[in-house]
Amino acid sequence: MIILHRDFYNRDSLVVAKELLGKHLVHNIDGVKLVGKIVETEAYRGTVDKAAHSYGGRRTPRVEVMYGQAGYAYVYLIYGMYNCFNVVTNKEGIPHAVLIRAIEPMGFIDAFSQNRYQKTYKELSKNQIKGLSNGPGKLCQALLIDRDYNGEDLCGNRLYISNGKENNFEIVSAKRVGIDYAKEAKDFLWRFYIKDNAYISVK
DNA sequence: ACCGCGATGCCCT
DNA sequence: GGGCATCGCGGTA
Repeated sequence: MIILHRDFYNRDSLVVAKELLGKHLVHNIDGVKLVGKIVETEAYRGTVDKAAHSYGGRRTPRVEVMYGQAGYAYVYLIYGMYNCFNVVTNKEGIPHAVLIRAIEPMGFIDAFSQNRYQKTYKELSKNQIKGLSNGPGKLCQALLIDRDYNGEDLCGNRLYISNGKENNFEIVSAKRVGIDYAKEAKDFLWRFYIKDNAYISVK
């Protein structure tokens, strides 16, 4: 198991978003490792991207971490109740990020289940299993990621991403989700997912 | 299957 | 004060 190093993140978010597919997102809570395979991502490309929080060079306390070094977490609250987890990419000063939109549970699936539904995995309905981590807010709930992790170094040992096992999957490119306000940028195919995976948020 | 809507709090080109 | 990189529910079909 190899933890991704800073050079991996220090590239354009379009490249990183595609290469993150199949990798393992790990939250290490005092030795208990919650693990999910990354199956869906979105690239946000900074000052020129009308859908990005950093569009037009917007630089507020919330988005500040995106202007720093690559390989840190950008976590923000959406709709007053959900968190979204992003990876900061590209060089310092270039505020790119990749939103992790869906993961497939890999380790401690009962913890996923408890965190999402306060039930054991065995007690879940089919729909609940499907809903464990197939969305950006859901996966943060499942992995216990909240805004306390904003600015967390992903090259550390609490929250990190490691190489997956398989690379023989087909990648689908699609429009990003929930950005209708972004004019022409809403049609860019900057969302990527593993074809036929059961945990994709939207097809 | 899709469609509408309310929840809820932080952010603020 | 308006809007949001979302989710779950209840309605109609």
